Amino acid sequence: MSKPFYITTAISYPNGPPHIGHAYEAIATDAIARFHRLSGDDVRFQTGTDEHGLKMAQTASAKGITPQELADEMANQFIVMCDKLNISYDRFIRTTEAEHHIASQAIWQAMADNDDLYLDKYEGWYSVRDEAYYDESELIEAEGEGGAKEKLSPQGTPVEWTVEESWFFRLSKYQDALLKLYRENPEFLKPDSRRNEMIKFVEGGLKDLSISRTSFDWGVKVPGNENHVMYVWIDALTNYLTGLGYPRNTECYPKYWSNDSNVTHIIGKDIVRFHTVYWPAFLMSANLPLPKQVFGHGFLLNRGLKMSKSLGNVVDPIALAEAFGVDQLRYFLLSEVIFGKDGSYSAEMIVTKTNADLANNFGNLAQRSLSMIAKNCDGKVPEAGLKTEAEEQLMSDLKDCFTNVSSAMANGEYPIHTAIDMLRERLSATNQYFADQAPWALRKTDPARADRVLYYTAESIRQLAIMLRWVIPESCDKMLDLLAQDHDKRDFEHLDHAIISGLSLPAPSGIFPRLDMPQDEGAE
RNA sequence: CGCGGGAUGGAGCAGUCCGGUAGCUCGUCAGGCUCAUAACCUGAAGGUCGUAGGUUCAAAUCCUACUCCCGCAACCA
Repeated sequence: MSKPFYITTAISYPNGPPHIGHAYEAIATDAIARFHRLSGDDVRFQTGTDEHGLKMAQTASAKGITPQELADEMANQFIVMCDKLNISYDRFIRTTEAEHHIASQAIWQAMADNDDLYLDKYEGWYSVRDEAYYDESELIEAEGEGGAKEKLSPQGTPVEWTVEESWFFRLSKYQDALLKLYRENPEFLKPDSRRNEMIKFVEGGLKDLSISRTSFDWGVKVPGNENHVMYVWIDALTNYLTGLGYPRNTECYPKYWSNDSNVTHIIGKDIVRFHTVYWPAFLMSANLPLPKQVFGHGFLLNRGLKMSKSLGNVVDPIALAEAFGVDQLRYFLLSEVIFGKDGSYSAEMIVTKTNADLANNFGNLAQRSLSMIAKNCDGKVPEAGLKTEAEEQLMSDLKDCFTNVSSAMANGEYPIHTAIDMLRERLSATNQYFADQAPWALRKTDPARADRVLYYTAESIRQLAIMLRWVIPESCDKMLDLLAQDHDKRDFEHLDHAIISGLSLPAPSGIFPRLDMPQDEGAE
């Protein structure tokens, strides 16, 4: 009985190359997707790029290329990043796909059929950079070039007085329904701090939303009114449906987008409003099921500082992965950053953390035990023998660990960092067991007992490798290769199927090299 | 009264919702082991948990006031 589980990242706005924030979101979402797959769920994982909107058009024109050329070039970089980081997406969606235009027009039509769209005029102070209109009272005065006064948005971006004919969505109609949604489904928006913010926002009153533009044409055409393109968020949010084949697919779409499916959006904290106010309102209007959960993660800070070009601390995630290793980067981000909160990173932190936990704790444990098996047991998994209290404890602690990790990951908060901590603790405990038992000494006095210690150490490593596979898939697979485990025996269901005595193992080799501290600070 | 996040041993952080011996990693010091990737194991030093009050048998945790820092000025996740 496998449950449908549909998980998505936000689609990235590709008017520049991917940065560490994109990588973080992709990695975190991937880890959750893999966790569900290992648990036996029927997982569908989607990521992609959001290629419409004025900023894309402007960036392209500044570069002297067409928006489509810019989108093609950038989308490719995002795909390269995902592949490099071992992101196990089933679908990489691009909003310029023809299919996506059809889907966006379908949801538009569904909202129109429900009498939620109307044509009106919109005028006001518009900030191109924020893609938002501002009320006169929100604007701030600033000294422009040569001392002239100019108006700026609350974010300090330039605004211009703009009048356009626009389609509107009756967002105000959904205020009560949204509040009811938050109240009755606390799981819908996590973490709780974001939920509280949104409740406050919605309680403050919702205005109808302007959802089309006539000032540019880089977007999805409004059905029946082709001089309008859809507001980029209408089109962007719909990607989650398009990727499943909405509206025409009769298998994939109904299976993953239904009230029985666990639909989860992982997004950055800055776009929580779009996903938890606009999106459910659009879906209600179109009479479609709502996602089960939207999770707003935090941002990554470079040594506690925001990334910025002027500080010169913008980091290319691919360069980081190449410098330290893909799994090292994944492990660091997932274990160090508390999911949902902001986190901090630096090259030293990555090196320190991964050396301690991966090279010294995990890697060395495998190396020291497997090399003893290679040298003393003819490269075959030794006999288990009868468990003493020490082995009973070791095995039952591992079992408890899995129970705890599973229930933690099932509670809707995704305490990834806590889950990894529990696993790290087991790695330490296994090193401790190995040192306490000292099989190298037992070898001379009680060979059968030495075999037993090696057996249970190998078995512990097998289970830990399976339990860590969603975090560091490539390394754990190498580890399981060293234990001669079949590829179809690497999911959580096989935790109970202990390694078989007599199994021939390949020659052990290091999996987590120790990393050196970076010398060149500027290169991080 | 704009919104939000934060202040815990030398460093970086958990713990705060649901009060009850302050925990983790790194670093430092001492010892052990020699199977292993200068790794692993053991022990120690080091914190009156931003300040001041309050509630309580008991407060890092709850309440009140205050101080300081940091985002919300985008590469935007």
